[in-house]
This record gives sequence, structure tokens and C-alpha cells, in this order.
Amino acid sequence: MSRVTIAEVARKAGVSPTAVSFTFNRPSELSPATVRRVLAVAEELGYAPNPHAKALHSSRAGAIGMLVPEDISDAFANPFYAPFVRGVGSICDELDLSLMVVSPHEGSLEKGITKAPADGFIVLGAGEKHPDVSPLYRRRVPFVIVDGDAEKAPSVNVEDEKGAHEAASRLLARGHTDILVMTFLNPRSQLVEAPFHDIASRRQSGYMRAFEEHGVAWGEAPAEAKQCSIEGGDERMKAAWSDGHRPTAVLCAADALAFGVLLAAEKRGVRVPEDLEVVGFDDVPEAALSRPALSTVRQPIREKGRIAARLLTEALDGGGSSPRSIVLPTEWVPRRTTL
Amino acid sequence: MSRVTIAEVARKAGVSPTAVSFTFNRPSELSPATVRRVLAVAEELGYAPNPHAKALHSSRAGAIGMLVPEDISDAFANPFYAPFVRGVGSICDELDLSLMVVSPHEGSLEKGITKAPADGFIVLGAGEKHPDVSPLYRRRVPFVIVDGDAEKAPSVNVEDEKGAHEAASRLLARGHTDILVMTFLNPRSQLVEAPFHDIASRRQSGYMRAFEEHGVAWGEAPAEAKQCSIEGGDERMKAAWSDGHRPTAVLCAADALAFGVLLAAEKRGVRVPEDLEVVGFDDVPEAALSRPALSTVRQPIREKGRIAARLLTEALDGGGSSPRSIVLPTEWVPRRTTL
DNA sequence: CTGTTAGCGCTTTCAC
DNA sequence: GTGAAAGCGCTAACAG
Repeated sequence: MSRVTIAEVARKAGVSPTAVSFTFNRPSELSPATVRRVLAVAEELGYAPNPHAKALHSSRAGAIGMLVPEDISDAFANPFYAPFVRGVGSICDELDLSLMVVSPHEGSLEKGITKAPADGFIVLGAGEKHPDVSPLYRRRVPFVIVDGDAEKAPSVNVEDEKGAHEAASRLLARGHTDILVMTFLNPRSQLVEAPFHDIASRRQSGYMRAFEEHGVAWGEAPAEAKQCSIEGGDERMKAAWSDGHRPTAVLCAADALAFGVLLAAEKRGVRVPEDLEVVGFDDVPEAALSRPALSTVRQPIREKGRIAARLLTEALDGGGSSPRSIVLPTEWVPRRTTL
Repeated sequence: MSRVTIAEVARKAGVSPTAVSFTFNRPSELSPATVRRVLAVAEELGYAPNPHAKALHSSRAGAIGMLVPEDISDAFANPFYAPFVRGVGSICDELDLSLMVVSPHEGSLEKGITKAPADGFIVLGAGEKHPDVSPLYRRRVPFVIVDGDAEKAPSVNVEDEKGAHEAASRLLARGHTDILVMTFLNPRSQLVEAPFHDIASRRQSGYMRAFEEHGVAWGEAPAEAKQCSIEGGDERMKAAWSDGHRPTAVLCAADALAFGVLLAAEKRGVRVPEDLEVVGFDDVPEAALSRPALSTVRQPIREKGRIAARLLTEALDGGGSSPRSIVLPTEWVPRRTTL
């Protein structure tokens, strides 16, 4: 679209293209008079440098990509994303970078990654061996894995198993035997063979270990919400209820689900925590505000985003120093949905 | 970073660069055997097309930009953004576009816009005449204005004044005379001379009109939160309290602020709504879940995002049909923070 | 301090 | 069905 080129400005200003380029990029190397003149002409002509040309030359677009495991529209239904983006964004703000959200276009993430003009990527919810990640190797673009297994690539994870274990233990210690476990499906997991450790399965492992320790039967498969969102939790709870389940507690693998459960319980007149204890995971900002305030397992979401972005930008300009694997702690946060 | 170029693939496959290009873009014009061979070599060499080169040539990056009025990190502290992004994202998902969040780098939004390889922009919280927007004209990139004044450019707005007027009227009708009005500062407003109608001022106008109609003195300037976030509202409420204010109701120009007020009230043992009625604006998803459920003015946030993105993508490929100005309705949603 | 020149990696007429 | 060559718009050596 950009019609006015550097050459036209140069011609009209009676200087060389170089001078124009310098005017914008290293004005100090030019005589102030020239700079002024070029600037005036540029303004008059309405010149704007073409970002693509610039990027082609420098192989820098000034943007970092965030690869989410599902459609953008679904991803942001999970309240986890807002604080995570805040964390990533704080680094972008600092370094004058844009933040590009890329989703798996129609299963063909390949195309999406290939097309996206980002200098590096934060990959959410997939390990470095996941097929979705391979286009990144090909593009030879740095990336950091968040919430996924990685040995070679830098990664940021949290103590999912431990956190989940603690949450379950708290509930079991109070004598519950009929606990509804609610997890969610990572759309990316479907693409990959069995032992893929997405966070839902990690958390589930933690729950299972606690069940075993307390001698409570794990029973059938956990309830799986269609979407990791408030609606997803609400609907899944509704379904459980229709199936005749009347658990005395619900263990949710994400706060979003727990919020849905809270809403569903309220609609049915089930009192929380008296009749039903509810536990989440994440400690999103909304957890402190919910009705009742949600007992949950905190992970430092914003910090996670910050660190991931930091690791990425280090890889971006430092080249490759030490590909670090960071594991952030979790913490049990009792509020009002447990007794 | 991308080391392997189309030329290398061509050489190694014993064909011309053209053939390689065609293999990826118009395979039908090549003999199947050639395509297969090229593909094999490309795979072997780990070839990936360079998005910048592609974009330079086609002047299409496959990304739409979202220009936010403040640092990314601050913007996403406002729960308004998640549903808005969901709306915009739904169109991106449909059209295989990425979503690029661009913030005003150090006041020099100019640089940010200039650099961002996006095909078009959704501009939040600035009118078409705002200085921050002018780089977009220069780049000759289509954009749509959201929550800002526009005559020439397509725009999406909501009935801010009307919605605010209704909210205030509900409160005033119940006889309140000491209402704390809480608004927030749009960082962009600072850059621009007086009659800039950001949404905070529009909403404020609605409040003022209602005050007049009810013969209640407007009093001094409204309380202005530093940030449009839960913390911002909490702190501002705290400050008002320390100043000795004891209003019987709070009118918040955004739900985020109202949530903060709720938290602040709770900490002080002020009962809502009995001792203090609270009203928000936006009806973000959290409003239904808050403690107590928030009475507010609904604007169709997700729809707003969808429409903005739709308008933009239309401008992107249709060229310029009818630059439409859309105004979405608001609706009073009484819940539990009002009597 | 200024101008000439050679690419960055890809696409795409246009001849062969 | 295939290859040669001309750019897309900008940057950065390198001479002048």
C-alpha cells in the first residue's frame, strides 16, 4: 500500500537514498541541514518506511510471537491468558516489541508459523518434540516452551504435579470420598501419541497420587470439559449433575472450570462450601473476587510470562547462552470454597 | 536466521528457483515428479520460506494490528480486553490471520506503528484525528477506530453517554445524594487538546446529565483512578476513604474499577449494597461472578471486537466500500450491588 | 558528509 | 514444463 518510496523522497529532496535512510536511522551521521530538509520532504510526501523491506533486510520484525494451542477466540476464554499476556507484555513494553498471537490455523499450524513475521516464539502447551513445533526448527527461529516438556530448548514450567497433589490432599484429608475431578482437553494433545505431558495430565497425576495415598478409589476417568473456560466448567458440571452424580467436592484443573462449577452450583441451590467444596488451579486474579472466593493453587502467572519473554529475548540477541529450564513453585491458597 | 534459501533448494534439486517457488505456491503448474523431488529436497535441507521476503513482495503479512492506548501490561489489567480479543480473534481464526498487539512505545507510537508488520489496524481509544493515528495515514494502511470519534474512517462505538445516564439515573432515583463518581484516565487523552471524547468523558457526560435532571449537585471533579484495573479501583477507593469521604453509592466508569471498589469495601467491612451501592460499566464476564454480582451497564464487548475486525478485513481486501460508523446499544443489567 | 552499488529472499512475467 | 532476469523497498559497505 505504501506508495511513497525512499527513492522518491531522495529525488525530491535532492539527496541520495542513503541520506534518506540515514535521516531516519542514524541522523547523527548527517548534517542537521540535510536531515531537516529530508524530513520536510518526507512529511510533505507522506513517506513512511516499509516495515517488510526493513524486516527483510535486518531479519528483525520487532515482534515476538505467542503460539497458543487453540483458536484465539477459545484461548482468551481462559482467564489465565490475561495475566500471562501482562507478563509477556511487560517485556515487550520494555524492549519496544509487539506481541503477535498465532493460533493453529485449521490444524495446519505449519502455515501459520511460516507466515507469521515474528522474531521468536513463546510456545504454549506443547513440548519441544510436538509436531506443531517443528516448523520453528525449520525457520531457525528461537523459541521457548511454556507448559511443555523440553530438554534442548529453554522452557518455563510450574510444579503442576506437586500443586495438584497438595490441593487433592487437602480435600481428601477432610474425609471426602466422592470427589469429582474436572480437567480439560488440550487441543494439541490429540495430535500426539500417549505419553504427552500436557498440564492437564500433569495435574491429574498429582490428584491420582493423593487419591492413592489416601486409599480413595480413583474411579473412572475424570470429567473432561470441552473448553477451559467458565462456560466449559458450567456445562460439564451440569452434565455431571444430569448423570446423577452428587459429589461432595470438585477438584478443577483450572480456575476457569472452578468458576463454572460455582455458577452451576449456585443455580441449583447447592451451597459452597457447606454442601460442595470446590478447588481450582492457577489463582487467576478473579479468584479473589469470585462468589465465594476460590480456594486454589497459585502459580505465578505473570512472572511466568515475564520469564518466558525474557528467556526469548535473551535468545534473540544474545544468541544462545544457557538454554535454561525454569520450574516455578506453586502454593496452596485457601479461601472460601473449602472448609 | 533462516539460512536455507530457495536458491539452495533449487540447486540441490537440479531445478530453477522458479520451480521451487511454484512447488509451494502453484504446484499444479509443475509436473508432479518435479514437485515431489523439490519437496523432498526442501524437507531434507529444512527449507522454510522467509515470511519477510514474502511480505515485501505481496505487501501482505497476514496479521492485523491492535493499537492499544497504553502499555500492553497495563492494558490487559483491564478485564475488558479478554472478551474484546476473543471477538477480534474469532475473525482472525476464520481468516487465518495473526493478531498483533501494538502499544505506544515510549510515547513514540510513531515508531511502533511504523515498525509493526501488520496489514491493518484496530485502533482503541483514539479518534481518527488523534496524533497517534497519523502514522497510519502515512503508511496508507486501513484502520478502524474503536471507542473514538471518526467521520472518515470506519468506526465502532457504543452508547456510552446513554448507558452511563441510565446507570446514574437508577442510583439517583433511589435518593442518593452522595455518590462517588470514579473514572479512569485514558493515557492518550493527555496528548490532545480539550474536547477529546474518550469513553471516560462520554460516560462522565451521561452521569452529569442524570445528576442535573435529578437536581443533585455534581460537586467537584470525579475520582480518577490511575489505572483502569481492579487495583486501580481498589486504591482509588482507599484514597477516597482516607480523605474522609463516605459516599452511599459509587458510580464506576468501568467494571474493573467497580471490582476494586468491592474489594476495598469488603476490607473495611462496608456492606454492599446495604451500606454502599456500586455500579459498573461494560459487563465483563467476571461481573456475573463477583462478590456480590455486579450491577452494571452492558456493552456487547465480543461483538464489538468481531465487528471491528470484520470492518477491517473488509477494508483489507474489498478496498474501501462504505466506511461505516457503527454504534452498539448498551443495556442496564441489575444484579446484586444495587438494591 | 554524500553518492554508488550490491544485495536481503522471494515472486512472476516472459521467453525458451 | 522450465529457466533467466527484473524488481518489491530498504540498508550498509565502500569509495569519493
